[in-house]
Amino acid sequence: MTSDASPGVLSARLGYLLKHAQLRYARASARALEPLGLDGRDLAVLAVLAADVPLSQQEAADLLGVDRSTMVSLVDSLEARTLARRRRSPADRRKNIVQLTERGRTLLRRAERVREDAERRFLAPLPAAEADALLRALRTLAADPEPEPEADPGADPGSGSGSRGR
Amino acid sequence: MTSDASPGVLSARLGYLLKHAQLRYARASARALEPLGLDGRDLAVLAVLAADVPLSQQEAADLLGVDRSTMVSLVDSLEARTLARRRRSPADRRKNIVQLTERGRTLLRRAERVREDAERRFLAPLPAAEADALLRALRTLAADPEPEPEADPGADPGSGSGSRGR
DNA sequence: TATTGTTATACTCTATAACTATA
DNA sequence: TATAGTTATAGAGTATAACAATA
Repeated sequence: MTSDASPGVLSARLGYLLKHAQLRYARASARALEPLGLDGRDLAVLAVLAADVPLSQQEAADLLGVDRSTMVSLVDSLEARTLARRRRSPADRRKNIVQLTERGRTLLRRAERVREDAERRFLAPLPAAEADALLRALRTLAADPEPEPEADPGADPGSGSGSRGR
Repeated sequence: MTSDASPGVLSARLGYLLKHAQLRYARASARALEPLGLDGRDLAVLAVLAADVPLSQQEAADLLGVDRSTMVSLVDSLEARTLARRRRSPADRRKNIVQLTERGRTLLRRAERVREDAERRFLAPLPAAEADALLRALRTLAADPEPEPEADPGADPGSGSGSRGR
């Protein structure tokens, strides 16, 4: 599991730092969620499914960034614990609408508190300003590359209007 | 491969942000290193092996945070490309000393420049101060939990001595 | 007995391909 | 024909266990 190793030449590398920060947080949050019988992945699925609009498996999979075949086992697992259930969409009978059960919603609320706590503890060693900057930076870096104005062939031949997307 | 998905509820979660920042960087650096026939892992191994002291496989494995059985294939792979070679340690014939070849050292130098460039490009969207803060924060978070002043022995008989690596 | 390198094996995670039912 | 869910399967990546050589 790539447990924490001595830094040395590696500690200066962005790849190493990101990977190990991620691994350390994954372990910490897994430990925190364990008493609830959840892992970080489960929690992300629950959170996505808690959206006000009911989602199909495919839609949830897209939001989570996983394949629809992977989604099957994620939902299987939640359903086995009666945290969510499938129902055939009446509008389009190919689709499974996945909804949280009352139990799922309750557990989600508890788990979110646990997660927030785990995040706080994980970031505790950082000065407040640094923690803020970290989160801001990660939001930028985790997001897609900005579409980049993209000069239209034929149109807008000169200076880009600079309208930022999204 | 958990390709970039829509943010939504997930974009506020530290776990999501760390994971996706890491994934995006891993892809970017892999792309940059590809023309050299290396991936990020190869490069980390080369960098570790380039240390002034010659390392055994076990020692390199410890530095990289991988199992010694995993190290076998990493070295196999470098050796197949004549970037490194094994030699039996005369001092302890159980050990394989792994050394970079001239070719390995040359490639490492080139690859390090490529990696630095990739890091720079990856961090480019961040304001300089934010990039600095990010690196500082990651160094703190990627490292082991701070030994913590450690009160006297004789006290604290119960609470877990965390799982120590091996 | 303990350690190093090696091999074989297993486990986790996830994607791809093919199948079924719907559209 | 195309899409959603499902299943079977395969590929990374990595760890554990057992074994031989050496200490």
